[in-house]
Amino acid sequence: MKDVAAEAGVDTSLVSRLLNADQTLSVRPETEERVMAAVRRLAYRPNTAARTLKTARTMALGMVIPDLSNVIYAEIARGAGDRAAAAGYVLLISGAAAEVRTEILEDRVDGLLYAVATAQSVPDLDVPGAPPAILINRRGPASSPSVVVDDRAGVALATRYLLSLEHRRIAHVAGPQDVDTARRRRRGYVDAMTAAGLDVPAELTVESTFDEEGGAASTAALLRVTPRPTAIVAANSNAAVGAMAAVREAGLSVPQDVSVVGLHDIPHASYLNPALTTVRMPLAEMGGRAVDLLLGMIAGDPGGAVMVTTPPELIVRASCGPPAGR
Amino acid sequence: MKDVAAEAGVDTSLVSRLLNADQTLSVRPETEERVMAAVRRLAYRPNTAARTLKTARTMALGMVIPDLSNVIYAEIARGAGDRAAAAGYVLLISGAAAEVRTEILEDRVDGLLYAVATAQSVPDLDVPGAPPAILINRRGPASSPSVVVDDRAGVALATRYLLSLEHRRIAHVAGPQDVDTARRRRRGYVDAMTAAGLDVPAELTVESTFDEEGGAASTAALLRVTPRPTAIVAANSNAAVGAMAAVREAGLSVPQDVSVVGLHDIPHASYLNPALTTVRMPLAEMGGRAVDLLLGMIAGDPGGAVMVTTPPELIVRASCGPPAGR
DNA sequence: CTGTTAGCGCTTTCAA
DNA sequence: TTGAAAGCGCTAACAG
Repeated sequence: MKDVAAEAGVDTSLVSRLLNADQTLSVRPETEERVMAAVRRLAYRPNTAARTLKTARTMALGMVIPDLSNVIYAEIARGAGDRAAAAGYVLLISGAAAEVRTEILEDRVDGLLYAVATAQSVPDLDVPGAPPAILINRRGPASSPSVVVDDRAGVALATRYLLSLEHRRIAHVAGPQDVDTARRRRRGYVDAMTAAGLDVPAELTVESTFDEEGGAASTAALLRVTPRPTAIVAANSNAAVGAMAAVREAGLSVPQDVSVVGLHDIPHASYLNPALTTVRMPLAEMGGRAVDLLLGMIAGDPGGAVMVTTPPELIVRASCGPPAGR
Repeated sequence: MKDVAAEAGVDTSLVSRLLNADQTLSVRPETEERVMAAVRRLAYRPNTAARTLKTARTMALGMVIPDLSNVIYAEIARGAGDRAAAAGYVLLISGAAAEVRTEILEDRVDGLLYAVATAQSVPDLDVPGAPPAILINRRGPASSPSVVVDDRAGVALATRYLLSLEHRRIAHVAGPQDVDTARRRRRGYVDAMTAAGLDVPAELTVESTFDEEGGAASTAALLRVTPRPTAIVAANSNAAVGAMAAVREAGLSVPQDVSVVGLHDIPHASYLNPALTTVRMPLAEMGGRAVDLLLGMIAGDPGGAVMVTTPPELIVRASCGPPAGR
């Protein structure tokens, strides 16, 4: 910047105010032109570290995604990244779970988004000295800041669809019940069943992890129940993929013997065999809203627990049909 | 740091050298103890921006992944992140393709990893003033720094497996041929075919994108060729998923009518119907090697074009069988 | 064994 | 309309 100032024959402070579009400044147009020309000629780019040191703002937001291989985070990150960019921030993603790395991240961002879906320990938000942080797709203790989608409505929608197909023995491959997201999904299942006047026998809900392996294992267990369930609502689509595999493994077929629905419309869904019926959730929007909330907190707002209520959307494909014998 | 120094009754420079484990320093144990106690009591954490400003090193590495929804990048990033952490660096991932954001990233890292698999324009490496950068899973012009795996060997392995099953009319769903990775994969197919003394008719290779949709479209075209191919080697596993869908769409089945192999052992592979036979590539290792190379360049090394030669591994599942009529 | 000092590149208040 | 000056928090060369 010193070079630019010298080249333009002005003081560095003028260059700085020009570059930051300082409103309270009035410059002679020719001076401004001279400075801008120097900036271009020298290909000047401000030093982020110096700016950060001076202003105490990094203009970056961090997002922690322990499970980068789960594609739904790609969509959440896309929504978050776009919103951050619109506000002049960069979104920096860290794939690490390790608390150490999170601490290192903290020093480089003005705020933190935690996308931790599994039962992993919830990070301590509101650590003194650390930047504001919020949970994405998960709620924390009390009213700690968070943004979630309406999981309950999503799973209820899936379940109602199965009910409309005349299924009555509908099972639920539930997510880990120590995670609120999984609990809300389960509640959506129970809601829809009871609203239809049906019992919700305990043996038709099996808790599992959020992955294919968990979905397969719980489904295998479910298929041993008598009378056998005719349909399965999986807590997410990876588990649904596992569920379909388990149905085949048992010598049965989807959807003739067992129908399967998954939550989250993953890219593979329409290419599976059979194509997986899913419920699409507003994931990108959740990412965007999370950034809004975080930006508000950086500005001094208290935060809060947000739910994105954009209605889930049923994507009907081939993995569901009427129950056998109908 | 000033507070810590005051609390311990020493100078800040001593605190700094203690915290950075300065070897040339000898301290009285009791003094060190006093400083460390102060650090703990005040929960002191150094200011990254100030340190960066002073040392001109961020101790961060950036990784640009335009397509975060492609799970293979999760594995590459894991390998890169672990290696970076071992060297005392944080890996910061950006999901953005936009050049603007890349520029912003440049200011925050000591080096950049570009994981751009598709035909998107190759970023300018070696921009004056910008930190060193290398390409991952892709080669650039001339001998610009890059790290790739042995795609040619991977696809050749897949093709040889099909040959060992007695297939002769083996088709290739190729990736975009303006991407070197896709070209090398294609060469692997041609290698294996010619090594077996077979012709490689042009109509049995169809160029497509690296996703499910592309795989499905090219396979549909391939199935219209007469005589129809009995097996397909897909340039990656997402395309293979699309290929299997297209085979079914044509009223045929995998592997009875058409066998399918995919490159990259994605998590879904073993849960597909049928389970997808794949070739596992050393992706995490590629990420790690990329970090090694980049770290070397940061230290002043010239860089170079690296290929990870760890042998690809065939994962046999259910999507391949002998050709019909055998 | 420990302290002094200068300065990294920028922003911002105040003065001219 | 522009410049001077202080200082953000740290490191490193040098002095004591």
